[in-house]
Amino acid sequence: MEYGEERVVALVDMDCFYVQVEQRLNPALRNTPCVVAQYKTWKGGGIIAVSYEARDHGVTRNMWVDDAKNLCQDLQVARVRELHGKADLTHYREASVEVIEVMSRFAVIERASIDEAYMDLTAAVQQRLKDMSVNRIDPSLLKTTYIQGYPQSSSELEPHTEDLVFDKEEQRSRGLHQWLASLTPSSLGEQSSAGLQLTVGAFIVEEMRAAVEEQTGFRCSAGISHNKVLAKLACGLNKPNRQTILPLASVTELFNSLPIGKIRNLGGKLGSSITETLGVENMGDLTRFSQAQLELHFGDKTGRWLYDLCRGIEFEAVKPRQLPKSIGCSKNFPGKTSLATKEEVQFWLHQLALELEERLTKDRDVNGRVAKSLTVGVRQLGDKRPSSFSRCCALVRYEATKISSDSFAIIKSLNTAGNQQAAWTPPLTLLHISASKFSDAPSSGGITGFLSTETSLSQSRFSTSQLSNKSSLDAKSVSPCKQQHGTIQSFFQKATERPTIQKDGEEEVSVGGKASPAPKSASESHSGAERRSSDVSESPRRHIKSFFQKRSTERSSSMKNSLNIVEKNNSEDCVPVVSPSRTQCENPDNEQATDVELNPNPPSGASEDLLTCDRCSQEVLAWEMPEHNDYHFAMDLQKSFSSSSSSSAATTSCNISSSSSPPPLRGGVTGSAQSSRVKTKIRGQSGPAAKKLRSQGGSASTLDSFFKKN
DNA sequence: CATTATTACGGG
DNA sequence: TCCCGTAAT
Repeated sequence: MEYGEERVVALVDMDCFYVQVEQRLNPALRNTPCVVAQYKTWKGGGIIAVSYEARDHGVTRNMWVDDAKNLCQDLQVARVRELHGKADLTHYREASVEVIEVMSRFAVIERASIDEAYMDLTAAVQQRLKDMSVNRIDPSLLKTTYIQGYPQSSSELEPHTEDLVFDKEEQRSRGLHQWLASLTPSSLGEQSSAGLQLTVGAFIVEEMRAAVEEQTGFRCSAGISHNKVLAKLACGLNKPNRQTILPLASVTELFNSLPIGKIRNLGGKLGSSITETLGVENMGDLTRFSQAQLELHFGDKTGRWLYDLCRGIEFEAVKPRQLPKSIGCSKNFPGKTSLATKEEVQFWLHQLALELEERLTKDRDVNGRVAKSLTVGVRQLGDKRPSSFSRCCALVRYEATKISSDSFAIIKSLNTAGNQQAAWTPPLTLLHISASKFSDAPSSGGITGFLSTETSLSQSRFSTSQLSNKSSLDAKSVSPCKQQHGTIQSFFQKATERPTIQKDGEEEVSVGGKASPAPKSASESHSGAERRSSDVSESPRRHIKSFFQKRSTERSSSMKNSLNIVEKNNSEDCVPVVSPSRTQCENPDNEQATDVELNPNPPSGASEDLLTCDRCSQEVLAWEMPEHNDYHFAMDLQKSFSSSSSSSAATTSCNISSSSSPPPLRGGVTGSAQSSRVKTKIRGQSGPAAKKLRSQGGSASTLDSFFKKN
């Protein structure tokens, strides 16, 4: 095998995946111009997936439904489900699992996205070649395979026969036969040619794609080549429902007219900077530059990567990973809908947390792992960047109430209006929370063979919701560890099972979760059994439901309005200024919170371990303050759900970063002595041109900051 | 103002 | 390690 042809790599991409998921569900959508859209209020909703019939009409992703209907009057529109006031992609994630599981039967795969997966077929191909002593591959085994570069135009041999009159399928067949014919001669011997290996790989992919369609009903396209970049590129050459082999020998011709931006990772600023800096347009043009030149301009790593890649060579490994490395959710609040009150921020953080808890719990039950880190990010009105700020803290419990209160604690310093104000400034246009840093879940004892045995092999066969429900029930009696968790429903239902607590004659509505209004002895502080909350005949879920029935769609303005209406009596509460020394917010890693979980009985605490709650003046053990605050948070939340009065922030055991002000400006002077590396500099002026991110005037930095690896 | 919601990953 | 920015879908 030659340099750069060591592996057989494939990339499988589901054709307009979300559309197919909806079409499988609703047959009326099949074989029609249709799209999947999110929300509806604004311009009919945003399109995130488009059927090929609709593409023929010019409909594209990121287009508003209202606009798309002008291009295609009879356009069908499937809507993304909405839950907790936000788009919910669960449906597609579950469909993705179905596909991934089928594909995994053929090879180790890397989940590249919800609808894409890479696979290293090198070993599988070798195995097939060994088993089947076949020297010739029948074209009938490659019914949907295209060979890029074939048939080779023989303009010189045959002056001008009818090269263009063939329809697509005929051209495909011709190319395939020509390709197979060119293989047979020399590919027999001990060493199989790279071409034969790709061909066998394509055969495996044909089988796999057939299995995927048979088992799931979904069609896909695929690219087969020697590395990930070429496989990805090849995949897009003959869509939909087709696969393409891209032999290394066909790269030169292909790259000679392939815009640089078509290559994965070069579709953005780096690609633009290459074009500008070198004055070239196509991938093949890069072969005219030495490795040193490319490294000089774009950094060692990127330069080397480009030098090889323009010759069709790349070495990024296919990582064996089927599961996402993080689980998160986010919601935008653009323009006028930006969150401008603390209540709104808390409300939406909690909606996000509800979804996150559900997804994390299912993930733990199905995949046997737990996330240890919680990251919270926001974008502020006016900020052009995708993210204005992000911080993380320990994630110790899969519980929406705690997740949302911790999240709030992390970002509350961003509110320049002050924490005791109802207003939030500057308004937030994006909230994002995500869990990561997974590790094996503590052996969940006897989760009823059902889970432990069946899930790994065919999770998709079972509704995840079923799994969740079942495990919730079983966990209580069977699972020896951890507190009980649950779905939204059980979340609220559980609240009604617990004892009530009085609070100032106000009506009590528990929002579930834990509440520890009074200090408890260290010994019992860890018990999740005696957590208290109030009982309610009318569950808050009712309120939420009615709320979203009326104005569920999108627009936080709905929330904003409902809050404003009753936002008169704002008897602002106190500020959570816990006693000076031991505030649990000073710890950057939130070790405090972790300790609460790991060491329920801290070294005999004296009176110095007592803190006075700012809100209720009760003495609370320092290590219980987080949960105590959860209690307040729950109460506050309840209020906003029912009548919506005011509430104050909850103090939690989260790390609060120092920067309560805009992110520090970066861009130190890098002026490496020599090198004229493209310094994207200057701020402001947009354009994809090579510009330094936010580095300030003059400060230059190398472009090797752009990524890619070898 | 309003291409969303997610995900991964390199650089500093 | 954390946080920021880039890129893709």
